[in-house]
Formats: sequence, structure tokens, C-alpha cells
Amino acid sequence: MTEKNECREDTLPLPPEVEEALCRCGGIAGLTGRLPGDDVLERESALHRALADPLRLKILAMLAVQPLCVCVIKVVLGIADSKLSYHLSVLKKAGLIIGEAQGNWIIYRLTTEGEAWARRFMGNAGR
Amino acid sequence: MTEKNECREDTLPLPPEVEEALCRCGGIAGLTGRLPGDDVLERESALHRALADPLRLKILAMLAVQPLCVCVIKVVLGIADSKLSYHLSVLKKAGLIIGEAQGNWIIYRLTTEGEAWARRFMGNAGR
DNA sequence: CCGTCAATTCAAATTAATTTGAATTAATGT
DNA sequence: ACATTAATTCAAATTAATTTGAATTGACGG
Repeated sequence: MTEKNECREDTLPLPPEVEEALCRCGGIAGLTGRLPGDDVLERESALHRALADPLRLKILAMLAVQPLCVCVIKVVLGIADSKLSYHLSVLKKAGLIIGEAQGNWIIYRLTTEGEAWARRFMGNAGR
Repeated sequence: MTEKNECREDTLPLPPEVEEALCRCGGIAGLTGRLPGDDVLERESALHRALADPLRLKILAMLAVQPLCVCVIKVVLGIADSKLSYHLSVLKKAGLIIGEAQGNWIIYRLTTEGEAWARRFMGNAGR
């Protein structure tokens, strides 16, 4: 009797190159099983969403040099208060920065996660 | 005569902690000078924008296991053709994947940059 | 040539992110 | 208490990203 190939995806004609490799990793099911869970993907994409704006990256780059109050960031960027607050809130929600009240001011600094990105992006130039 | 502090930002009252540190790095001007250029920030944010979607990250995770034709990706994700094409085009424009025609199919694989992200995200589990 | 299959392109509709300016909060000094 | 300053919040307007389904392209086999 002819032995049936167990890993062939019968219902889906594939380029031989792909079919062979797919076979070795357990077919569609095997491939699916190797993927990260939805919660992990959601988390990772949310982090990138926070980093997906040049203004916000500039803020992070500034904070990589030193902790700063909002007023200094505002002067350097030259944007409206409310706009800056919005972008700071995005970075804060993503866990990249944290703000601490100091009298009438709020001083923002990078979190550990924020520092990790800054190191990857700028090297250790800031410190 | 009282010596005037050269690095003081006269027009901007600051929390002492910030003022002191800002002074050491050349004031507002010194800080500004240390920031990456707009072109660099634009580039980096564009990369993150491409990574800012769980569906696209899942595609990258699949391609980290092995190169795949569109039809396999489609079956695993369970989405419409045109939707998948759109997301593939985003990843392609960002330089994270590349597609090569193979007869009637198109086989996508990670670029070097795509692999770099996959290693950071998934470790070397896929290989 | 014709029909089919894999994949992309296009325009319209939908949804999400950002910007704007006015109003608000909270701390500070008088 | 009052005025001032730093910063946030809010709702409306704008802009950007995504989704949808129909139309299209290009390769392949009959």
C-alpha cells in the first residue's frame, strides 16, 4: 500500500519550497502553535504604537539626556501645552516615562523600559 | 562685582534639580544639540509605525519560523485577501519583509532588519 | 485563446489618532 | 482670599490608518 504523507496540507496547493519546510515544522497546526499569544502581540504592538511618532521619540531622547520638567520640553519642541500633555500621556501609559510632582512643576524621567529603548536607539551617548 | 551665572536660563524659572543638571549640559541650547536630527526621528518612528499592529507582528512571527506564501499566511490569520495584502505592503515598505514571485505564488521572507526585530522579540526560538 | 488561481489595486466607508483652543486643577507667593 | 504659574482635561475638528468588497493583474494549465 502507498504510505500517505502525514504532513501534506491536502486542501491547499503550495509551492514545493514552502510545503517542504512547512512539513518539517508540523504543518499549519505546527506553525500556528509556535506563534506568540494574542496578549503578547497586543502588548508589543502597543509599545510600538507609543514609539510611532517623531515628536514622542524626541521627548524620549531629551529625557535620555536628563530628567526634565514639562516647561523645558515645551520650549525645546515649540508646541502647545495641551499637545505636549497629550504626547506625554501616551508615553506614560506605555510605561516609557514617569512624572513626579516637584512643587509647582512635574519632572518627567525615563522608566527602565524607556531607558532600554534609548540605549538601543542612541547608544550610550546621552550618559 | 557679582559674577553672573552663564548657564542660567534667565527667562525660564525651573525646579533647582532640573536647572542644575541642565546647566551641566549646556542649557537649552546644549540639550537641543544632543538630540537626533528630524530625518533620524522620522525614520525610527516609521519603523515603529509598521510594528504597531498585532496582526503585522503575527505575520512577522510566522515568517520568523520560515518563508511563506501569502495563501498560508491567509489561512493562519483567517482574514480577507485584500486586508492581508494591505498589511504585507506596510511591512514591505518598512523594509521588514520582502516578497519573491515563485510561479503563481509570492513567497515572503524576513529581511535582515525583520530578522533583527524577530530575534529581539522571540529570542532564537524560531530557528 | 479561455478559465482559473494567487495576489494586488482601487475607491468608499469606517475607525483611530492627533490637533486645537477653551476650561480646569493644583501649587505658590502676596 | 486672590492672582499667577505649570500642567492637565475636555470636546470638537482635523487628519491618518484601516477595513471592505469589487475590479484587476499576471501566471499557469487545458
